[in-house]
Amino acid sequence: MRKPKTRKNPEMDKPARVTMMDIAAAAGCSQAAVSFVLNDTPGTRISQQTRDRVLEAARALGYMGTSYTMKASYSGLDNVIGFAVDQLATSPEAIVAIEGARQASWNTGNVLLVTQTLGDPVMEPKAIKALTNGGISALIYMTIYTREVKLPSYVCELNIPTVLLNCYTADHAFPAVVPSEIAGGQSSTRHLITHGHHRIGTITGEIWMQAAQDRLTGYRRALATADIPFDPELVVEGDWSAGAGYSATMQLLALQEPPTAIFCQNDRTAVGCYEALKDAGLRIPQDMSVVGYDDEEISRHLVPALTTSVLPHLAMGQWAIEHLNLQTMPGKRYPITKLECSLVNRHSVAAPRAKARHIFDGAQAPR
Amino acid sequence: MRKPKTRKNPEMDKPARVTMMDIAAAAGCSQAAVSFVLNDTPGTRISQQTRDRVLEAARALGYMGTSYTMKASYSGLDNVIGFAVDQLATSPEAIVAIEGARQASWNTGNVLLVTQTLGDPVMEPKAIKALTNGGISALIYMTIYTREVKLPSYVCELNIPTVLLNCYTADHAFPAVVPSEIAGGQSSTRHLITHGHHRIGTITGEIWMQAAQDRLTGYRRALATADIPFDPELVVEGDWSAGAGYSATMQLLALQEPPTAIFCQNDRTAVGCYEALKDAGLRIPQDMSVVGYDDEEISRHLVPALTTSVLPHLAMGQWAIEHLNLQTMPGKRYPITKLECSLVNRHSVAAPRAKARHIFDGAQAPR
DNA sequence: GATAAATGCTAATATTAATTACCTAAACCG
DNA sequence: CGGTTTAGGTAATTAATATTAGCATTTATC
Repeated sequence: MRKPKTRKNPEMDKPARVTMMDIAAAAGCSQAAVSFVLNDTPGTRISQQTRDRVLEAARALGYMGTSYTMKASYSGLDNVIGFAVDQLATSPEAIVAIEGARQASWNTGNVLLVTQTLGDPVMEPKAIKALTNGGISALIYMTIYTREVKLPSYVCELNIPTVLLNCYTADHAFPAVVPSEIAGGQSSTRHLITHGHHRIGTITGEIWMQAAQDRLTGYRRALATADIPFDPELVVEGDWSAGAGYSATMQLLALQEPPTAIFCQNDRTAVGCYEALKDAGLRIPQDMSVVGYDDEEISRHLVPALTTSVLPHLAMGQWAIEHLNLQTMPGKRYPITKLECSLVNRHSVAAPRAKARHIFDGAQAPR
Repeated sequence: MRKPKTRKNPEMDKPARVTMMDIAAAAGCSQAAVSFVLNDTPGTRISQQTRDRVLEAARALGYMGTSYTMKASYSGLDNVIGFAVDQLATSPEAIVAIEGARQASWNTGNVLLVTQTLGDPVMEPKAIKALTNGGISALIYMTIYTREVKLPSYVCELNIPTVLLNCYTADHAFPAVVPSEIAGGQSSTRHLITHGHHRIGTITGEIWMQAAQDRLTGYRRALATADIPFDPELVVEGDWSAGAGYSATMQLLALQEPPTAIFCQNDRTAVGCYEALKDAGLRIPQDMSVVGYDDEEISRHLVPALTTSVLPHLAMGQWAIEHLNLQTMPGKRYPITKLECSLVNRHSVAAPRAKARHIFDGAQAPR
């Protein structure tokens, strides 16, 4: 609409707006059919094939409706960025990521619009649609648990820059950012190793979850790097809960050669671990070092304060905004970006007691 | 669009879509002028008056653009409710209120769209505009601190049902819901009184804040109800922080007749209070009973767990949704609804020690 | 295997919106 | 005071979209 001048030179019309005619030509049907499909006009019969071809063409050509509505939508408004997350209330990470995204977008005068999907197959499309109604210029799609997602087709059809936060698709069709859990598990374990620990237990989360596997992988890598042999006895499967942390710790303490440090793969597990150690009459960190993961609120209030790793959700939110303008080329593939979980050093780690190490060393021989 | 049949019977056209012609007629200008205004077409000259008249008429008539864009937008979509809050990340209350609102709206198939305003005069209008662009059917306007707000004119002009959450306007032009802080302060204090305490200290927040004043008022009312005289010595002004809680507690302990119980007007203050009591060698609740306020995460992790009052943000969120359909009649006035802060009983309150009470009773006489 | 009914679509047409090309009255101006 | 700007529009035109009517096909139906 800016400079169409369609009248003057019929040869020059190419760069004008995309119309239903163009879509019709591309999809091999009539303008009317396009109108039916795009409006979902009730009472008309269009085959799924044609419907798909039209939507496909509309997306490919970047159809944008009448210019009025779009222009008016944007008037006096910078860009609006949509942020869809499956859960908002269950954990603070979503909030932190949103805050990071907000900060980054604020800087460029963009506004963030947030909605929850709850992974509900009925509500999610509605939520996304509500988001796109106002004409968002980009979408961030976040999940609360790190995992692979299958992006619903209506998200792909949006034809706007999209970034995945804390999740990724198998086809790598969108830029994605997740925490570097492997590196996190590795640095947590290395932290213990550099404090002189050689026998380090770990309590995992539910092992089918990506995060649990990755943290365990990091644990093994750190061990391998330090040439400490991996002992399966020292790995106890938990389920992220304090209760599991308690019994897992008891299990580790019952070992013939108990560890001198425990890497709890989340903070709640560490809470249970603290309880168990207290009940066993062991002091932290003198008798047993503990590290957690996630840097939940509670980790600061435990006594002694828990050394743990912060999930980089703030940085992930910022990253997402900053990488929005990487155009989503159809067919292009993006690597998954991983952001570091940095260790925050508090008071739950110390060198193993000389005595304990002595006993341990001595125990080696008789065996 | 559903049943326009504009052709058949020219008399029956009334319920058809609102077009630019209608707006032009209402505004007393041409369709072209309407187009210019609505599109903000550059290079055209329209007086501010005409511009206003057009916008006014467009709003009044509920102009919705070409049907393509809107129909497609709305298809398969129930109502969308906008939720504007000044801050999302600083405290968990906003999240809780959103969760309440989400639950309530989910039930009726509505979708919630959330945005942050940060009270920023530049961004707030943009954020609200982003919200309304998609055609929200109602708005919830929340502040993180309970306070009076002046609703910006663009909110009033939205002409959609609006509810204020945790804030209110002086003119009572919108339904509003806030926590009943007075009742909360009263029941906290009464809780201590029913446990046998007569000499109850309180540590306030920053006293210029509504919440601090109300909680103090509740404290005085509970005292009055129980015929306990108010002693200004027992009221120490804090600032919601743990640090202030610590020194305020010390101040209370230094009193000639120290209290047997302390009502900390928020949980963080109580954290400082716990510290101070520990340092003074006093046990909770045997030597001193403590109640907090807000039911923050930390209150559950303190030892002993803190008896405190939950802010009813979940209920407030639900209330807001449920009271959205109370039409906003121009000129109508709505009372401010207050929702109860219920006390959650944990382990920081006990009866005053017989000995302490004895000393106290004895001390009365000599005075 | 003829007939009816439904499907899938298009041509033609109606409606709506955007744009160009003026027009008019007041303000300006030497 | 006559000419020239210019703000503030309108009418007419054109582009784009929505809708109606119907036309081939295919798919039951008897």
